[in-house]
Amino acid sequence: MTTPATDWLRLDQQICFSLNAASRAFGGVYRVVLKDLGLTYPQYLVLLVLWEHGELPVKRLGEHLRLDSGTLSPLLKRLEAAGLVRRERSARDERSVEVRLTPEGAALRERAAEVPRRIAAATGLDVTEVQDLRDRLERLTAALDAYGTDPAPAPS
Amino acid sequence: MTTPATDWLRLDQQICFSLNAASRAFGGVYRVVLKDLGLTYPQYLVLLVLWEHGELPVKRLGEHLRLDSGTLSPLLKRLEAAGLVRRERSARDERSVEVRLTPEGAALRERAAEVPRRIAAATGLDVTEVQDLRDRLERLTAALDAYGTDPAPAPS
DNA sequence: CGCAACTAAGTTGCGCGCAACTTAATGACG
DNA sequence: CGTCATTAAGTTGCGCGCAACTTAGTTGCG
Repeated sequence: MTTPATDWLRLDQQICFSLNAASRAFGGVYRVVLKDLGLTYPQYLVLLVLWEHGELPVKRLGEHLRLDSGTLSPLLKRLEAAGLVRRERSARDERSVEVRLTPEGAALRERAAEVPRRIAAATGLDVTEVQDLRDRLERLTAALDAYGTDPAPAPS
Repeated sequence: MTTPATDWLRLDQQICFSLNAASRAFGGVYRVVLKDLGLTYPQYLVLLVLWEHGELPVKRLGEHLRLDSGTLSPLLKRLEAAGLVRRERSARDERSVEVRLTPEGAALRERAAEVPRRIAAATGLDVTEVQDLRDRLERLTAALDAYGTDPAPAPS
């Protein structure tokens, strides 16, 4: 026989658990690195998107970050209270809220320039390893997202 | 030139983000699969450890799961309220609290037997891919944990 | 036009995850 | 034996992340 059932049945737990553990370990490193910017990791992600794309509605922000308004609304409120972003109703569509950087928020970009390098150093990975891992994880996420939607996918 | 600075600087974000996204996608699948057991994923993890090791103190549980008492205490309280575990002060060391399964908690193991297979199916990965990914993630977690502790590790 | 279906944000509630702190018990050491 | 550092659990506070719901604005269609 190949793999005993008990071993096999434990692999799923190991993969999700190690994923989870790695994600939380990253959180710890980001917490240290972002401390003097006064940002949490999710807040930093929002600013990354805004630095790249300029202003955009909450909806689009959520698509980039895989987050819904239930998470983003209070988070953006905190960023606004910190003076880093402004939120204003779109004139074209009164349902939509445009999020844009304040001068302070835009200026923070330079102070954050060091962050990626420090994180990359903490991983101990080189560029090709990072790319490979990222690709695998994105395929995995796509497969997991398909669960429920697509119970019997055509084998590639 | 090799990789432009901007590309390079973005890789860290991609790896942590895709890690995060995969972890949350897993959460969604587990939420569906664990729904009729009335468990969250962290609660399921606690039960997995108890099913394997029998009774053990909160401290040990936390070492297995990478969680502290701040997270475990309320979680265990909920599991106790659900009738799945009992908590009692150790006689040998009055500081310690032993967590053990109730008959109901032990019985839940059989109803949970299907879970790993369903999760494994949702990942679309085979055994070797899972092992490889898990190994990489564990090395990554170890590297991230060393951050701050070991600023200049000897290059293997 | 009028009304139903849809869509974007926001709110509420709950369970982590973690920092910071408190309480209580143990161990070490003079 | 007393005192002081250490350890285990628990509590508090806060920020996600997500389900479920509400509110308000838009679109489609007869």
